[in-house]
Amino acid sequence: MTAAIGGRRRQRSTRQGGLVRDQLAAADGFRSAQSVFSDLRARGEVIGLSTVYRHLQALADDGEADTLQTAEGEALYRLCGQTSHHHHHLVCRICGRTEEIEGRGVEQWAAQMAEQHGFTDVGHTIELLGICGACTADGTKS
Amino acid sequence: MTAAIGGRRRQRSTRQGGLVRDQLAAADGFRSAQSVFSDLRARGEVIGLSTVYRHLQALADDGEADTLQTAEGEALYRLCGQTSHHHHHLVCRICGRTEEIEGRGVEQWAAQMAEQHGFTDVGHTIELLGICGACTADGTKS
DNA sequence: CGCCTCAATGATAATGATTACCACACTTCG
DNA sequence: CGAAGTGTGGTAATCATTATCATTGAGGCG
Repeated sequence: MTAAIGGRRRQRSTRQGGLVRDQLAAADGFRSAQSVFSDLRARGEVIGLSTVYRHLQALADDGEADTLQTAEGEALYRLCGQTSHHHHHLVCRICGRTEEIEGRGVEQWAAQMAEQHGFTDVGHTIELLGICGACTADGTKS
Repeated sequence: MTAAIGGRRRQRSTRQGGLVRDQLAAADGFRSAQSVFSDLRARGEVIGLSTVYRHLQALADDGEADTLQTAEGEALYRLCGQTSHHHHHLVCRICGRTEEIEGRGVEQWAAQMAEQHGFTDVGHTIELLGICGACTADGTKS
């Protein structure tokens, strides 16, 4: 397998693929598939919902995008592959602003817990949801 | 803490409510609403899907049950209220066995990260998914 | 340059979990 | 006993996501 040759992609590069990627790149925070789709359509682009889902998943599979799920079960995507190292997110639950944070300590804690309980092959889901400074200021008066 | 006058609940206690609670109590790990429902039905109990969802959510609201979501967007519930302090879970992705773990360090880390980025009112979602000792042994030969 | 092959696309139907609705049963109280 | 109201549960509706499948466009080859 000539697998990991540079940026070689196994699939053809298409206009739609670029659109989805661009749309993600343009956003600061996480975007839902549905919102990416409707935004693209709103901009007059011609693209199908299926295609958006397809590319979003492809990006996630390639590790170029991170995903997380809202409490309502909606999947959110974000381009993060640039920083190739493992990291987590601190997301504003109001404006959606997302900060990337490191979790050295957490990784260790997770590994330790796993070992302590005899678990192997342990992965973790860690997301922090809060309200960012700007939004806190806004909401103060309410 | 005789506060709430024993087990006083604001709603009537019904047979179905007990069934759902029992079914959850009987399980070691997290259960999906659908599975609780079909198990109950399989045992010959007469109960509606709506009712199962209702009670599951009620338990979650009362803080008597914890919830988490699978990657496929399915909600899972587990009775955990007994241990009233905040904790996290280490779940076996094969057999579903669940260990409750403490996260002193993690809580601190989360709070610290939040402060560092000017976020307030920060909550976190932390779940560890792995393979427990028993299942590791089973899968060794594969 | 035109053709051929096949991945990519996209409209639509299907799926699956969850919720909304609503008529009916059972409790409780007067 | 009857009124009033909560809880129930079947069914339809919702919503995100996935599968289906005929059509389109990309690229390589002759």
